[in-house]
Amino acid sequence: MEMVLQQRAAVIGGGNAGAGCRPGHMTAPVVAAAAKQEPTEEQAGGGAETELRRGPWTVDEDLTLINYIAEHGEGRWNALARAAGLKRTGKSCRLRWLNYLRPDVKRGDFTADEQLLILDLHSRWGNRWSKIAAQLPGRTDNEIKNYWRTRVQKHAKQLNCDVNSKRFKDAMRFLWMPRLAERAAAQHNHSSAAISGDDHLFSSAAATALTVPEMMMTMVNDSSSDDRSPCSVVTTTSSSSSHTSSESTAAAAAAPVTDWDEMQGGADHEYWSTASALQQLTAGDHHHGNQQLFQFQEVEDMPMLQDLSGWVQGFSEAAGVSMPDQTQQQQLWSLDDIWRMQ
DNA sequence: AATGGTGTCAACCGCGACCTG
DNA sequence: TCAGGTCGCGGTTGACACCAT
Repeated sequence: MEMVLQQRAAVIGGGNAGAGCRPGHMTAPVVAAAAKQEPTEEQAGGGAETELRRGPWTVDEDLTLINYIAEHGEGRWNALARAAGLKRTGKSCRLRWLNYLRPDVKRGDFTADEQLLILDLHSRWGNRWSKIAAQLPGRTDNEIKNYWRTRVQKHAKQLNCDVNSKRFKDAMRFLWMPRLAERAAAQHNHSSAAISGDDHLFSSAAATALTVPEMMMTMVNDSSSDDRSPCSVVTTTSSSSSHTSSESTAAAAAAPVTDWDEMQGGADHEYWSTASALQQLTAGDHHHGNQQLFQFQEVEDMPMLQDLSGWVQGFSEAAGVSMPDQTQQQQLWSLDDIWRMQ
């Protein structure tokens, strides 16, 4: 652990002196206007420090925090901030560490598996982001919360319905989640090819989320990159995933799903195929339903997906929504509804 | 090329829970 | 038991990137 942190500190310090997190983001670090801020309990406890920094973290601050934690460990954030000489609140240090600098933080798009898990767990627990994040190794509550707000709620808005409404939950259960399950299966099939190939960092990062240290170590070997700050790595990785043009077919197949958007763009026979499988599931024919959903995949490699029927049922029960019969289900979403989502 | 709208995500804030003396 | 300090969570904000016009 300590070695990893020291490695990372070396990467940050050596590769990016003075460079910004995002371009322009850290070039003029914000110094807290003390007059504007009411002193918090942490500030009050800080004694002589009347000038606390706010806003984006600089590389120097990151290095200081990383080095300090490598030496002394984490926790006691207010004391840590003072002892490390950081003009930050303990709260800010904690957030920076947990959401960004921690060695096991994954970056990159959510895989279909992860998206499925988020949808499922949210249906059970609601906005318990930290609890949900605990089930997704390497993902932070902040990241999951952002995903939910930007992706999921956007679609609810497009449908003119509340994200907690039955209409939207049904859409998730019968359309989005099964499709994600299919995508997850496809990713499992193709990811090994994508990972083992010589694909550029960005495409492989898209197929499999990388930790910050992993990306940083890759970037340090990538002479074409000018900006090697951890922030820029992350930003570039996530935003570039949709712009790559030379990936192998396998990598393309394993690329992060844009979930709903992509689902809507599919041919209508895909929808009816999924719907048919779900009808079998909901009618009790779990075996054939699963077979149809995963007819081309090796489901035994995906414990989470081995019994989609039970899982969908669980989702339904947790959401407090009864499973419709076949007729109701057919009526649930007409094709007009599907295309109107676009 | 310029501009405005939208999406994304790091960071901040307030508050309640927990801890400690 | 209580009060002050600290932590962690969920909601919100703001700045930048990207895209369409």
